[in-house]
Amino acid sequence: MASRQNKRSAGEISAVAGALDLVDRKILSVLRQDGRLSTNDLSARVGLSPSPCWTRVKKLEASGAIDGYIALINHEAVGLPMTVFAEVTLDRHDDKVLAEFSEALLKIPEVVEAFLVSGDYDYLIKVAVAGTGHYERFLREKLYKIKGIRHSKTTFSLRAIKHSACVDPLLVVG
Amino acid sequence: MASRQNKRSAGEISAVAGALDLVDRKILSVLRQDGRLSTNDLSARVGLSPSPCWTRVKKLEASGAIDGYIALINHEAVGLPMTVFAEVTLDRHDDKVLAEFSEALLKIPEVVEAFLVSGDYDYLIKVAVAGTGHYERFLREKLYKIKGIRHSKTTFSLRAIKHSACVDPLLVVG
DNA sequence: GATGAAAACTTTATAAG
DNA sequence: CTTATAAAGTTTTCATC
Repeated sequence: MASRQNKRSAGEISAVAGALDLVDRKILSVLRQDGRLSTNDLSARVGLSPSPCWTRVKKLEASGAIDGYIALINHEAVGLPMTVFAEVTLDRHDDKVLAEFSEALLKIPEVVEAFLVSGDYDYLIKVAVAGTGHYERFLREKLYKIKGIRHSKTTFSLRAIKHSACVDPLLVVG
Repeated sequence: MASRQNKRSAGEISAVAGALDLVDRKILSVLRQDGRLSTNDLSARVGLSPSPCWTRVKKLEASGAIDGYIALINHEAVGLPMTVFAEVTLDRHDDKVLAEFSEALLKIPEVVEAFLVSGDYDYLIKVAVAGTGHYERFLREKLYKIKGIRHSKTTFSLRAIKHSACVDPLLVVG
């Protein structure tokens, strides 16, 4: 196997099945904003005919560059207009504690996003709630029911300035 | 008009066009995970026949409970696998400064989310980058090019535990 | 609400330039 | 890549129970 030369070298950053060209990125950029465009409309927007456009979309789905299609739900409409960030610090940091804490977060519906982070605290959690009363109950009845929390600090969002689900794939880093 | 009794009282939390029943919430909950289900498949999942199911979806779209449909883009596939949070504090906090800062953030593609918050800092910003080098350039060439920043603090995400775009509408708050 | 039907459009696949 | 074709499925509207 020593003589085999692959197209991609060991350290190269690459997605599941090869790099994306500009047309792929345009397709992703458009679908990122409207996931229900028909092949015809999409192809017109990216400057390609429908047939190869469709093939590319299927490839992007298969390679995992498109992770899925979702409906965006208005949080006010479902009665959860408030966004709160909780910085959580755990007592201990071994694998078992982290795994159990992570699993517990997955089961709490108020928790919309959760990140294990490096810094002054361990987890940054984004929470959707109806109001301060609901958040207080969330802390008492759900978050602090999980064992292992040393402390938490809350930051309330006053206003969402920008709220995209994903980055625009037209951003290419030199 | 004093004698008119509306169904909704003044302080009641309510969405654009009336409350959602359980079937509506089920529809939203399913579409939140698969925004491209056909009316037939969706209606089977929520226990309704296709025709009224379709009517409900259109109503949810028109009322704004469904804010749109999008494709989820894999950040690794587009070369931006790293998520970073920046806590930004501004020099001053008058309306003009906040408005200009907010507008500037909207134009930076690395900024995926941005919230004006109450607490130790003013803005919590979620950033998608290729790596630490890219983040450093983002800070120097983009974030700190915006006037009015007193300081910023960075928190690196080590791992995304939960990553939903929206809350599950089946969560109903008592 | 359920069922059924019809027109327009979309998806998917395939063939030829 | 483009254009073109065609079957199967989906959306949308509308009528009836």
